[in-house]
Amino acid sequence: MARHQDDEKRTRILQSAIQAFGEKGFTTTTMKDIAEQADIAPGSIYTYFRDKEVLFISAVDTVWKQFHQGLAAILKEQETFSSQLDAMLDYGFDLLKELHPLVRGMYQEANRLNLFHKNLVKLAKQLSFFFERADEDKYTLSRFDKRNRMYLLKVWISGMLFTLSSLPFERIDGEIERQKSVIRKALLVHTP
Amino acid sequence: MARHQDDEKRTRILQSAIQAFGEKGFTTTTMKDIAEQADIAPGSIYTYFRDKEVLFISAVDTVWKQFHQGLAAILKEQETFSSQLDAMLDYGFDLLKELHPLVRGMYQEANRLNLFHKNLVKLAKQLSFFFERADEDKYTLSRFDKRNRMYLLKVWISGMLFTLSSLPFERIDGEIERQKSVIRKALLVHTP
Amino acid sequence: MARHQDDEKRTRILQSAIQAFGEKGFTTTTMKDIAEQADIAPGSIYTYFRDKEVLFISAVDTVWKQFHQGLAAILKEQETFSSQLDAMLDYGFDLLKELHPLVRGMYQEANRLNLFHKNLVKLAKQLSFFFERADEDKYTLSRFDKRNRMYLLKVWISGMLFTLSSLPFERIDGEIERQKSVIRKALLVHTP
Amino acid sequence: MARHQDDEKRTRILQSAIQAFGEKGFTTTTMKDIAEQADIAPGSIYTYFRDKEVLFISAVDTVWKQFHQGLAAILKEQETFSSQLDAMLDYGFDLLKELHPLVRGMYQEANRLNLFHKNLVKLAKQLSFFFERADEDKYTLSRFDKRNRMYLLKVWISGMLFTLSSLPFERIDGEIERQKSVIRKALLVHTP
DNA sequence: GATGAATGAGACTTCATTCAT
DNA sequence: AATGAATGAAGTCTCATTCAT
Repeated sequence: MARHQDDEKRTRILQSAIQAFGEKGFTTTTMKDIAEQADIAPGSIYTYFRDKEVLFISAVDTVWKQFHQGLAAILKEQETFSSQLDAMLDYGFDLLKELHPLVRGMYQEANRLNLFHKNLVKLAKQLSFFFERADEDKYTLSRFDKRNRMYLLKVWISGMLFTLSSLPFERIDGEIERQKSVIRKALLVHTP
Repeated sequence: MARHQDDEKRTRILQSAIQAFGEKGFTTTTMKDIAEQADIAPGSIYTYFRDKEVLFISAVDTVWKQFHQGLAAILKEQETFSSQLDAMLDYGFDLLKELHPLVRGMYQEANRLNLFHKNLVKLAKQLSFFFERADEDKYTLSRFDKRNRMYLLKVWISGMLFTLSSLPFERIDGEIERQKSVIRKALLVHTP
Repeated sequence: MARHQDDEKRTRILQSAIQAFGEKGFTTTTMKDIAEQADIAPGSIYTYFRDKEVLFISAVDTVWKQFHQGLAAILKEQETFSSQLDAMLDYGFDLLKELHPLVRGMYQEANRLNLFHKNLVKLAKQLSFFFERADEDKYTLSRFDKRNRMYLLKVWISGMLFTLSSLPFERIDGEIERQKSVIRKALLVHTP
Repeated sequence: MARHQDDEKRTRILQSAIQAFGEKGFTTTTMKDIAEQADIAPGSIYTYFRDKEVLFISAVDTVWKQFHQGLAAILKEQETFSSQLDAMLDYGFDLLKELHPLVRGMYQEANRLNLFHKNLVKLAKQLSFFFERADEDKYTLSRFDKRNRMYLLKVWISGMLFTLSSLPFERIDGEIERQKSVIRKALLVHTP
């Protein structure tokens, strides 16, 4: 079934917003920026989103939804625990690269922080549950009890996100490779 | 003689700035906010700081300087490695609690991100060097080579910072206790 | 379709600017003054002119362009040298009366002075060329060589401009008549 | 009799004001500029001059007074008409070079314009009277009747002042020489 | 008298939002 | 529905003047 033309325009605005908010943060991004990027008139944005705040929240939600869907798909598609882990790692970082700038936008005003935290907890829970199934002799994370594992994951994910955010553009790829390697070799696999 | 520039007043402005930038970020904080908080006229801020940008950087520098000095003092005062570690952990989190909001201010505009990254790397280096001296059978972090240890530290510190930042005020204390405990029991000490 | 940029409105802003800058100079004139005069919101000016500087330059250009066009028209319409001279004198002073205040605006800051000088030279050149054609026994100005004639014209034009500028409003008309008469009877026509 | 120390300081402020107003105009010059130039505290200026306006007017008056005194001295010192004329021309342009920038300051606000006009008329009168005595076959200016001569002088003086003002600094000397020469050779001396 | 920090009104400019077209 | 000009509140910063020292 083909989408409405309206839906297509809404999506275009949303994508522009994700990009712009990501690059310049909430306050610094102007509605005109987003409109130009979406090749639309500034006033038209208001047909689809009540105001800047709502647009921002929609952008963030879109990104997280995308992410959670991606993870779910991986769990379905891959069969063994280890191949799921690999796929999740690859997928996670791919998305990270694209989206980490958006996270910055969440840090501008206190009332948007819980938007981040809520989703962070949700993600940590999923991953924690994921590791619960694994062989605890093999994976470091599996050796912790639920609660501590949640904390480790929350902190670690935040850490990756913000380490990337604070890096100049040209060093992000290198950093991602390094992080993947550290995670795979040193953190995940428990070598006695 | 006329009134002299007042160190106490400078400090008051700086403290107000640290608090305001922390709570509301760089762009959202207005000079008027800071002036009111410091109980002076808006124009007076400019006697002590050239512009908003300089004030912000001064605030960030102040905070980091404070932090590095604190760490240095601990290394001098404490004698054994283990007591140094304990003291650093306590001190680090105490400060974290006070200062994490400011870090948010660094995330508003791309050109201020390196301010954060620079200091993050500096801190990670210090800590990495610290763990190099330790008995590698006892401390997890000592078991990694330099490079990987740096990465772990960078990510971990960022992670703690931003996990705290994203928490509502009343849950910060609890979170800190939990993190301390996780670090002490599970991450630092290597239990084979 | 939305409202289009409105040439009539642009002109209104420009006219207000010409008047205001003329009366109070560049620095003293505020954008609010101009907006009120043009009966629009202050912010609207920026739809048509990037900033105050650009608006000022546009105002000056407008005035000079008008003047040069007027002169060109006279040269086409009038046939004999003497009728051209008469028409130019009348036209020049009519415009002078309207526009001299603006010139004052050019004197406020050093970096805008060349705006005046450039146009002054252009005008002197045109007039110098004009007198070159004339019978040198009849017109004083025709008796000088090119270079000196240029100087005389430059100084004379400046002089008229600023003599008018320094006069209270109600004495301008009288002064103009007097100047016309002096020029016609005593300066232009060479009576041996 | 030695001057008061206060008088010395007043003079220093006045000189700084003349220079600063001349270079940057009335509005753009700040009291701090003048204070620094005079090596004095901003607040101290107010001991000697009620406000910026009064200081400006005092500066202008000082300059004109200086000028009129200079002319008077020349008339006393020189004996023949022709040597007086020469000396006045030299002296006038020397002063012009130093002071023309100040005139710009007079053009910023309408209420300061008459300051200029008043002094201009006074000067023109003096010069007109001067030429009255001369041999009308020899000097162009002497051939006009009083009224017209006044006008010529007013316009011409303004013209020189503002032509100089509109020139970039490095071209002023050349322009002065040229003007002197034009005046001497072509305007003053009447060559039938 | 001198000093210069403090004041606060006011300038330019930006931008989310509205609304005539 | 779409457009983009219009609005005007609000932000940063400057500076003449005051006044505590």
